[in-house]
Amino acid sequence: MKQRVSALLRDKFNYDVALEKPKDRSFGHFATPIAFSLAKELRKSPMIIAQEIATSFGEESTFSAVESVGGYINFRLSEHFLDEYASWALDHPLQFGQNTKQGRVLLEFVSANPTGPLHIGHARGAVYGDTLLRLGRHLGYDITAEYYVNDAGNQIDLLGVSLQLEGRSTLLGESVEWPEKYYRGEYLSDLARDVVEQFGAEALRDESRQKELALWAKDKILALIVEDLKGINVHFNTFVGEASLYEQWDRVMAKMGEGVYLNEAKTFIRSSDHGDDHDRVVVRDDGRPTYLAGDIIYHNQKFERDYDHYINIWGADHHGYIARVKAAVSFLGYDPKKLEVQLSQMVSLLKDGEPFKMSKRSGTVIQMGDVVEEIGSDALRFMFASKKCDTALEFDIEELKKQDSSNPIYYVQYAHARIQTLLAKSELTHEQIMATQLYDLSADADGLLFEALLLPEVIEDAYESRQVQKVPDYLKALSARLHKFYYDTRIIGTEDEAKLLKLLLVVALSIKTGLSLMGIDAKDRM
RNA sequence: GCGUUCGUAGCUCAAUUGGAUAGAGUAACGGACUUCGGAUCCGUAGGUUAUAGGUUCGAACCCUAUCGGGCGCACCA
Repeated sequence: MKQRVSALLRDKFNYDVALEKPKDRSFGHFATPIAFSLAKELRKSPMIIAQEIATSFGEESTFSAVESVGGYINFRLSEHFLDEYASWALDHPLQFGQNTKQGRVLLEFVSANPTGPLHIGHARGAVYGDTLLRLGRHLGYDITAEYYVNDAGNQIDLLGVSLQLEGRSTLLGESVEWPEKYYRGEYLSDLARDVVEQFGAEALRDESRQKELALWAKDKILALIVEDLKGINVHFNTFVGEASLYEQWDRVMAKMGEGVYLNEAKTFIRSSDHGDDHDRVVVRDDGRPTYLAGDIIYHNQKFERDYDHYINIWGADHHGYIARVKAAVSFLGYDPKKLEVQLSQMVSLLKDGEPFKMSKRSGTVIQMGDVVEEIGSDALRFMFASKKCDTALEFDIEELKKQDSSNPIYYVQYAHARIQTLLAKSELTHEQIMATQLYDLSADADGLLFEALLLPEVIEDAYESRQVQKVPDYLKALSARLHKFYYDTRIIGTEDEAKLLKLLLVVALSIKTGLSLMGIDAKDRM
């Protein structure tokens, strides 16, 4: 909708005109402050310029009015334009909000270590990433969702040790000596039980089998993670394992050329050339690669697959890491600007004002699966997607369980369900409803229609600015308008019934589309 | 200490990315037709946008300083 208006203005003025929505809808549908920026150039007051521009619009089918107010130029769309657009959307519900964006994008997110189930912090990244994915795809981008599996290094060794100790301690009743760092949790005793079943109890005591058990457990845990993600409608296209990358190490090292150097038998990367505090070790003096080494090969592999853009969603605790990975990308001969890192901040969970702990055994870890079980995927997704991901988030789990307006997902779902109820109640057929035109609407109805038709702009804005919270914000605002309209306006049995139902169909379409882009199904009944 | 990021109503968050009178929800209080779902709606109250300067037609947003919180500052991932 906005695209058509700005294209029209571009034709008229020969350059892009900034279109905004006016603070007060009574001013019109769109507004532009362009007269302010022209004022200096033309050496005239913004008011006069705006006046001149406004009167230069003659008869025009898109606008019913173009007026200048206080230096702003306000545009009012014609009924004809709005009805035609609404009818098109209702006839092509799946295309509503789609766009013709192009480009192959590699989106890496979650990438949690396969050493335990997902915790609530991972959920935020997962929801954010998946929402971005759905928005981008709807706009036309060709996006691959990828999960990087850290299946190498210390943590895998630690997993093997933890698994054996856990089994010997809880299953075999042995008293064991726990190391300083180890993993714990119910999932480990479950896995230990499987070990006994599949390999026999001896496998728990045989230290030489630690690695084998760790790799076996890693796959089982990854499967758990995939299940968890499925529970919140998050799906990945590709999984890339860290361990599988190291065979490319020599080749990638050579490609880095001057970017790496040897010192005291260790290999460093010159990341300080690219804004890092100091150079980083990539291979230790005993020959073992560091974590960064894996990431260097991984990013080389990403760029060799040749996407137009790369987005990584990382936890905020990794922000110090951005400089070195970008440095590596530069040394590898690629444009680091193509690599975009979005950070998702930490999440802390409260229950009745107290830190919420899921299990005595797992200490402070709050598992995502448990939260989903408690509040449901829809509420979790809506909640997490609602928050800008660069601010720290704290929320109370009891708040989410409430099924009233304090939980915004019900507010939005209720709006959709209300519309469905009305449609079911009406005796008009779909054809009869579609045959009417959205003319002579009241100010409230016009406002509701316009708001509902705004979804495509919201989707584009949310994706391009990487601020997915704009979608739930929009859905809440649209739902509020709907509820108010419903309260104020009698629909069934009036002479405007068909027209108003057509309007509500547009609203329902926007809500349903918006929710589906958040991985949530709209409900017809609650 | 250095880097980075944030600071908006009591609380959780917005604010079209520099635009019109800084808005929602929640908590508090008051109200809503024998009518389409009261899981809703309306009203009251709540603000020196952390502080002080600066940039310009115009600042919550940009610049500088200060104060306060988060996160980093590994040859851990």
